[in-house]
Amino acid sequence: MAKIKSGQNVTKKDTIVATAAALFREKGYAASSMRDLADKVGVEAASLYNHIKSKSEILQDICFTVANRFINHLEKVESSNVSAIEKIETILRFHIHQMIHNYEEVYVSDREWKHLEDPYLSNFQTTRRTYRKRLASIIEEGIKSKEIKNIDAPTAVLIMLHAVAGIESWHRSTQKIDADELEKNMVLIMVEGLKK
Amino acid sequence: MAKIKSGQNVTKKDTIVATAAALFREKGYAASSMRDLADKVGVEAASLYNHIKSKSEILQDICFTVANRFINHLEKVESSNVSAIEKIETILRFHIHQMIHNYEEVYVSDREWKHLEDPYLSNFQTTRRTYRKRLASIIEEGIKSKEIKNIDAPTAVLIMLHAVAGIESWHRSTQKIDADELEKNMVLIMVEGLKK
DNA sequence: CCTACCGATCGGTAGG
DNA sequence: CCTACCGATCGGTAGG
Repeated sequence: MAKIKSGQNVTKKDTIVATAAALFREKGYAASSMRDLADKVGVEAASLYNHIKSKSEILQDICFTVANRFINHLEKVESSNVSAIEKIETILRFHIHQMIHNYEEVYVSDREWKHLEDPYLSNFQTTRRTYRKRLASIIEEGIKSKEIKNIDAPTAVLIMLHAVAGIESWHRSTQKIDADELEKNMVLIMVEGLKK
Repeated sequence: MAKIKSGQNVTKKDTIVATAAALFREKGYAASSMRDLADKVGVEAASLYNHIKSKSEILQDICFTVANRFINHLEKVESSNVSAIEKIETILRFHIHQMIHNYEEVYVSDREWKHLEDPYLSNFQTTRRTYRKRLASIIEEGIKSKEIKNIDAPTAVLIMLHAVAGIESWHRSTQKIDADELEKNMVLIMVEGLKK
């Protein structure tokens, strides 16, 4: 289960959102009913509405919490004084860690955001597009400095982000390798694939 | 739109399934209603049932058509007399082609199979697992013959398959590069990332 | 292929 | 946090 607002009490709303993340990951947002969720939380469906406004508010909460976490990290990396390939590796490792340790939320944010309603939907899409462009800029930087092979940067971003999403399959695998091993292998394949 | 049963007449059922694939890709299976589908096909909802048995039958049709196509291709590759890395490259290119040219069906098969009902669900899961194991075996083969670096084969498969799924983002991108360019870049990053 | 309609389930509210 | 309940929509059927 993901950690929630460290240093603060865990509210009932936090419990509901965390439970919903697991449910949405398993069944998808649209196929998850508020009665399913209430069952897992251990209350009647109507009682959920004392803590949340609507089903869609839960999805908003999950998607934007995750998105903000990635943006904050990106900003730190961008302002650090290391080479482009090191920046990419740091970001890749962060994505891997997030996918391993905050699996449910990250997965839902990645796969279920389509069910957001406007204005949240367009807001999220813009944020997402901007994030990818900033990753592509780092790769462009690496191409200019001859660290990275001469590839189409947006394509490289796309491959990188989706490769990480593959950890989904790892997560539910019965005979999975160690998390550190997984990370090592991913970095090896992806970073070596980019390097000149 | 995907090609349908070449050399045979396109039936109304084929039209319904192809339309459904586009709808399910866009909104997800659970959030797509039979009334949505009927609208797109141009008939009343009740009329759909003269051609299909149920909503879930459509999903079964999509998922197993796609799965069988990949398995048939894999069997040809397995029995060919080329090196392991060439086998992997051929399979990778096939996945890229399928994702580019049969986008809707392949995407739906990949993302919406969870909504299949048993026994189709477990059947599909088994097929999927077997397919991945056979890909991993080819990679193992390449590691033994020193063509491929010493990585965890299942992890490599997972990265490869999910990287291809990234073509989804490419598909709806406004400023997309040429399909041949995309393929070239993907092969460059992935195959180089695997090679020793 | 349509009109008419079914029982089930959905997200959510009222009132206590 | 519960009981009771709402209107809307769902997948699907009967009958022509």
